[in-house]
Amino acid sequence: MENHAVIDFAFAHSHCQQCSLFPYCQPTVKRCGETEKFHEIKTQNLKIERGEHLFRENSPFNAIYSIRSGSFKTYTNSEFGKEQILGFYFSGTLLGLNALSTMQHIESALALETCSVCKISLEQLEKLKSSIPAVQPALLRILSEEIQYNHQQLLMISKKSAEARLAKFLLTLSNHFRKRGFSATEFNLSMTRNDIAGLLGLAVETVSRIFTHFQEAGLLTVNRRNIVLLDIDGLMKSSSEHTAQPLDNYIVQKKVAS
Amino acid sequence: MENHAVIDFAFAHSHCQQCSLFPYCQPTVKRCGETEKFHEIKTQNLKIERGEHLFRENSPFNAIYSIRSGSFKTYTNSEFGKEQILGFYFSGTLLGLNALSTMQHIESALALETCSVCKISLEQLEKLKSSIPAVQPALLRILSEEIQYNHQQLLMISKKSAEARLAKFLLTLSNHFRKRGFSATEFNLSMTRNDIAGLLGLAVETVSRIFTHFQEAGLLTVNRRNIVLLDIDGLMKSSSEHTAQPLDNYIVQKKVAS
DNA sequence: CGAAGCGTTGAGTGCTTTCAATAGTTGTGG
DNA sequence: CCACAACTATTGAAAGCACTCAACGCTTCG
Repeated sequence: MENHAVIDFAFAHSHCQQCSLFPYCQPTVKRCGETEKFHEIKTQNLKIERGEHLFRENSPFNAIYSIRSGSFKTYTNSEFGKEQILGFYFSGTLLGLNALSTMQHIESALALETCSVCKISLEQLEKLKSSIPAVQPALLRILSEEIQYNHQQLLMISKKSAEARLAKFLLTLSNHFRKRGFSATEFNLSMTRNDIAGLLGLAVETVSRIFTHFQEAGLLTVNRRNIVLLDIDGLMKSSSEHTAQPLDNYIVQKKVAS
Repeated sequence: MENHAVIDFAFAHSHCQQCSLFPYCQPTVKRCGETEKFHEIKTQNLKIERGEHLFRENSPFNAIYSIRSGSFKTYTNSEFGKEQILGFYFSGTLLGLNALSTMQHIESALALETCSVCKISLEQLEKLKSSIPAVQPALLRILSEEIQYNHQQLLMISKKSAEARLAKFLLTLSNHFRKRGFSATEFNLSMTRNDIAGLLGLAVETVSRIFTHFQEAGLLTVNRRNIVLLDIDGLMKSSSEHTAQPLDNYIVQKKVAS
């Protein structure tokens, strides 16, 4: 899964190797010997400071962005005063792609820390698609993965207890860091308690309280943004607890298709 | 928006006119004079009885389905015993498309009543894509719309009160029916209270109670599956009520991009 | 050093859930 | 065709989880 880093793709921009489009377009580029086409794609390297927006909800769709370093939160502001965090994103992730349907962004993206992003304008994306056939399916794939992620979020928020949600959140983060070669047990959060609460559909105080519960239970150590996971198994157990609700209805198949 | 029904597309399969792919592929087909290619696409008409599955979570991705009549619910079964309803779908909707990423279905689709669906196998879809260029962007568009829908669901479940959720649900249904030429104020639900509860992240009893609340408040009349909306404005007002939570943090932009 | 934002903790409330009981509805088999 | 079983829907009472309100340290930054 991380083997791109090992192989030397001399033809590619060095920073491309962590782009989420790279694993899809790279083999095709190589096979077709069209490496020169790859270099025709002009991307723009941007530095985004903490608190800055990469794009905002309802703004026109000009480009997609691949995160090279740092982290973002995406959110929507529905009816006045409400902010739903949709997700936190780290390096290698593509942001803004889901604006394809309306050609307007359906979410806002805000930097949680100083970030470096690769901006791929719409026209460059078009060029990329036409020169590299594998890109289009990759886009479909990425969108489809996002849907899957949303389903999981939905399920978590509507069926799991507050403790289970936070436990799950921490484990997901832990996995992220582990996959990227960082410590899976000790890390610093780039988001506030408020953001976490917004993602998990909880109140800030609840998040805070559960952190201390977990600490008292010996599952982790928490000091502001610094987290040390002490008992991964315990967290996994906690994350699978739910607020009950049997619901074994309907699953029986009644007839065979005609 | 409904003008396809007026124009006579003699070249198209008659039932195609309500397919969600039709508005995208049809103009291109016509412009290119490639109507004969359209007929090369072999689709299969299926009848699905109530309680039958169109496909199940984790089953291999063989085809997508366009609903011609009837209604479906989609759901996932995460950890044992849990069922999260993802949505209810009516005629004109495309089901199964989001299996594209994993080539396995990420949700189950179950008929709520006797349904007629148009099955488009994967290979036929490929043929369609290659002969009609507008289809591929249409697929992206549909996926992107589903993401937007999921965001709304997420926001609703994590931020709105139980009453607001049910009100919103009824209004959405009402809109659906209105757009399809049915009564926007009187209709029969094809789903159970359990299903509604599953969609909205509530307990069955809560759904039932709120129905009677609404009836007592004069907003609607309810008798089992039969619903008559009496006060749309009242419902809209109810649907925008939330459980509070100000959250005006973070929105300030701190610097300008470098 | 003061202001503003972030995080924690406590007390009390309440919305929603759970448990439980009852009826209406549907479908199947004797 | 009736009766029983299974499912669906409603209603009541009680409990609990998470929220709101409020106050207070801690940290950051101008």
